[in-house]
Amino acid sequence: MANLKYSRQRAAIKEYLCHTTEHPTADTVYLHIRETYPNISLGTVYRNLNLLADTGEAIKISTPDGGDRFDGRTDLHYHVICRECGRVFDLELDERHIRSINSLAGQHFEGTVDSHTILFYGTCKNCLDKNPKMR
Amino acid sequence: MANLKYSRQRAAIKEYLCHTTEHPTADTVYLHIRETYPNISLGTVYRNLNLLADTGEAIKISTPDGGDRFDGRTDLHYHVICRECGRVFDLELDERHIRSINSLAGQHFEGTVDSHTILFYGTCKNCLDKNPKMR
DNA sequence: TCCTAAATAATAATAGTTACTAAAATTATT
DNA sequence: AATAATTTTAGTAACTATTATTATTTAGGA
Repeated sequence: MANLKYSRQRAAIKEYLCHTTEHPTADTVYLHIRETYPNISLGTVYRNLNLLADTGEAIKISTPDGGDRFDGRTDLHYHVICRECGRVFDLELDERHIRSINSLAGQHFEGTVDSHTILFYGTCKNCLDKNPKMR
Repeated sequence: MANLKYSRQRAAIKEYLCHTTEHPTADTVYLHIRETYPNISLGTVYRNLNLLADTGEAIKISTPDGGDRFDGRTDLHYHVICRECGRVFDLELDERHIRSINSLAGQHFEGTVDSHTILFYGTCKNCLDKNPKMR
């Protein structure tokens, strides 16, 4: 897991992930990076996104529909997916709650539970404003 | 969403889902049903699994790796995926907790949160027994 | 500068899933 | 029970997301 060599493509991908909150898919990352490196290939994007996820510099979010999404924010937090627009938002709960969810789960499982992911579903502020009857 | 016509294939799929706790993938369902209906097609399995999920007679579980899994248990509950063997287990928390997770999330999100899915990660009893050093 | 390992672009291959279509099965109508 | 209308099916092709392959390029150390 060590022999990592610098690459401008990977640096650009990480840079992008750290400065966006839109939780892009690999394809979205590809389209964006291509503006700076017009002949980067999609495979390179996938490889580097997975590399960043492996080294803990990014998080891979599996959503039920569409491809996986990536997040440059690596502290423990959750995600809300808006049923209207499909966008993914960050949501933070304090660590006390996160830990209590794990231990609660452990009490109901004959085995060990060490982590979890939550995907919340709802409607984002933007969509509520456009569509007030949803409130 | 109404004009549903009976089919033995769909009935067999539902029957199978309701009597297994292994959270099979579409392919696993296919292999199983094929023992009774040797020329059922994979497309039929997918179509019916999605149909059952749409009508609320089954649940589709997205896992980060491998295909989606299906669950004939439709009451509110969660899942634990064993990092060792990859199997998916049911885990129930009482409704009080489930609701409190939603409302807690709602307080930290500028919008509404109405539901969520949790995927827990851990090690199942079976794998712990085989590999006691993991405890 | 030269060497070696790693990274790249381009492309092929794969996995999981959906779409299409003619034939078969189910349900409603006579 | 026969017929008609509509859904479902099997078989297959197509599609989307992702990973693997490979020859070439690049990074970084000797």
